[in-house]
Amino acid sequence: MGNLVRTLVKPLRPTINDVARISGVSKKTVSRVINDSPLVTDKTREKVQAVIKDLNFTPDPQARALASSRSFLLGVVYANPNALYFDYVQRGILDVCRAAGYELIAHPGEFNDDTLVDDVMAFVRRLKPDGIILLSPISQREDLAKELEQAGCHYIRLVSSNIDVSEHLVMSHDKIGAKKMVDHLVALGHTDIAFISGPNQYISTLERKAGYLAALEENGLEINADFMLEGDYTYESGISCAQKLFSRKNVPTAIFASNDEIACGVIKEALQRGLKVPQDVSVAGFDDSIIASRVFPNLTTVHRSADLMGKLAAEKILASLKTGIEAAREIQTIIEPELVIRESTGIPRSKE
Amino acid sequence: MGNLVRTLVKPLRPTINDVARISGVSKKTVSRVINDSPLVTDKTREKVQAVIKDLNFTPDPQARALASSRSFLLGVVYANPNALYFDYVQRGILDVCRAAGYELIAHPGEFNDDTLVDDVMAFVRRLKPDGIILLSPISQREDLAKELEQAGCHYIRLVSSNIDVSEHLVMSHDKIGAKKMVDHLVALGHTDIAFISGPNQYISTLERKAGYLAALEENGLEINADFMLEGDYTYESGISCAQKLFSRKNVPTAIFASNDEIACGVIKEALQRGLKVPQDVSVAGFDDSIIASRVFPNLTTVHRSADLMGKLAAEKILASLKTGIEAAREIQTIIEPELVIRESTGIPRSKE
DNA sequence: TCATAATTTGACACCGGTGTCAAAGAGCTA
DNA sequence: TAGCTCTTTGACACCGGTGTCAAATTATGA
Repeated sequence: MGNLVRTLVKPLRPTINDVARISGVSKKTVSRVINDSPLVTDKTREKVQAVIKDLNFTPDPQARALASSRSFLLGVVYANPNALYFDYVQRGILDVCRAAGYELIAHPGEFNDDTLVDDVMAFVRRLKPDGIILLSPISQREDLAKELEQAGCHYIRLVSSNIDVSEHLVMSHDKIGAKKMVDHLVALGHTDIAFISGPNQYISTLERKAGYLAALEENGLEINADFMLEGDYTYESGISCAQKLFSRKNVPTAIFASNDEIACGVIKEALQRGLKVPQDVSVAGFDDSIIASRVFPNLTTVHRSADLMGKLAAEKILASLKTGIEAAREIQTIIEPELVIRESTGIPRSKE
Repeated sequence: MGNLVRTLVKPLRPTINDVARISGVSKKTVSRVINDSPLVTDKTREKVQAVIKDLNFTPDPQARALASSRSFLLGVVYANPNALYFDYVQRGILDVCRAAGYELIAHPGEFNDDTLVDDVMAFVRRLKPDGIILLSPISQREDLAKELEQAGCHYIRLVSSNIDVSEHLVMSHDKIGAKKMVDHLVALGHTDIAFISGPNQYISTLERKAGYLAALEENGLEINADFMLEGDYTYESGISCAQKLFSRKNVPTAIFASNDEIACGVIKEALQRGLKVPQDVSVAGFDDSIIASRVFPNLTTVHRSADLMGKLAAEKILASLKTGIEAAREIQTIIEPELVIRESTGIPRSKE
């Protein structure tokens, strides 16, 4: 009776049996056609494909998942301080997924959570995704990567440093990005450049700081410990760090914040004190999140193409599934961030 | 051989057969326990549950999907102008999903696309989600809703107006939200209040405009056609509309933008012209997106709890699946937006 | 106490595909 | 054309659950 109702409501979709019957071959042959097996003659293939097209048949992913070891599902594990990053990455992944007949399942987690590994592994065991994409900062967790490796689950880590082999990595070269920004500030004439970092537990923080230090050194500028503060990637931390910097005798002429949120806090505090940006102080961010082009003045920042990272990650997984790990290795692994110069950085007063 | 490898790599998870064998009952009885069937004695249930716990058994969603008509999947269809909205809604849905053992699958689409309906229906036929949540503005599409209804797929529409029965609706009462904002501006002493709307094809636009007009009328203020402009929910449209408003002889003392993006554009243009916000002109937004608390000055806006909407939508679907449509009807349908007063609105010059 | 009804359980087919392996067909040689 | 190999195809069991319906058990009533 449940069956009757269903039949009335949804026009039942064709199954592999229908295709087999109508085209006069066996289920198995149809299955071979669906899966692009070379073990079918062109004649048979064409005949079957015509019927498939005619019936508008699509194989049931759940049934395939049950019968084979593939699930046609990709998992994304994220724990995001920054919602937009996740969204961009997701779009990049989806573009690739959908074209290949894969679906994406989002799984949120907490970076500092002890149960993260168990939680993700339970998710993997339940859904059996064909691959898992780990977003930053969760991608840093070595324990999780190791566990996924052992479970035979192909994973990709989106991260800012070279922490894994290329078939498991899509890396945004944050160090270079940070260096570009400092070079830009130096080129404008700044010598007193402060840096507000994120929490030291994040690899991205370390890389950006390394880029800052490398640029200072390369440009022959002194490193001033008073100019290096630790924020936590929030707007509020930007405000409080800016308060410290502005209340000292020796005020920097440029402040490089390690993300846009912090930079917004710095701008807010500067304007609050009647300082003009960039005339009195230049402010730069990192991420090129949407707020960068919405604040006043528009923020000079570093752009990382998050959707491209998602796209590459999905491509790596699909390539390794289809062709093998070697194919995954050959797909681009490193993204170089780019400078986006807007209004918040300029020539310091002393040089005008 | 494939099997051998798999066995070596992943410790194979327990199946319902294992549970049955060990607890000395049939598969079917285990199935009943899993599904909370009342047709099991307490004694049997306890015995089986002990084994389930012991083996750490979880039923395979794909197998269940194949055998039954449920898939334990929830679909979300979005086409988002505003990435954050999607993210918030998604979080709300996920909270509910995960607790109930459901997974969420995100499906992006285009609002104005002719192929939207076919595309979504193909998705539904392929994945057989137990429910579909349509985010605004896709939720407006009557053709899609009708098709889903006919396919027997339970859907929920997240939207700003009362366009469907309560088991299919989670509504943010944007009209009331807009009215609250205008009331606030009037209370501050403003009488010349401009309104920048979104595109007229969106229901949200119509509702917000209706709230604006209702508030003017209720407060005995005249409606000035010059003060009503059409934007398109983008930052750029905020700038261009503001340019028009500021270059007229009769400049409004307050500008109510129908989303935060537009409001940011207005602020940008005001500051550009040397106007102070809110001293020279008050600016208000709608959405309370993240940029509202990042711009300078912080934006007074209307907050809609997108994550709550997602949560309610998921709860409605699960309720109707588990208990029936009546249960879904009883879950809260309407969300009333709230005013968030920050720095961008104030007393007009004339009243100081 | 036994017949009967109500409750609980299980045997078995089935969901829609895939893996295995044997059978059928095609191509080649002698 | 028989005999052989290589290619293509299909029969059948199986993946891990659920639906159906009959069998077994327990409760009820006369």
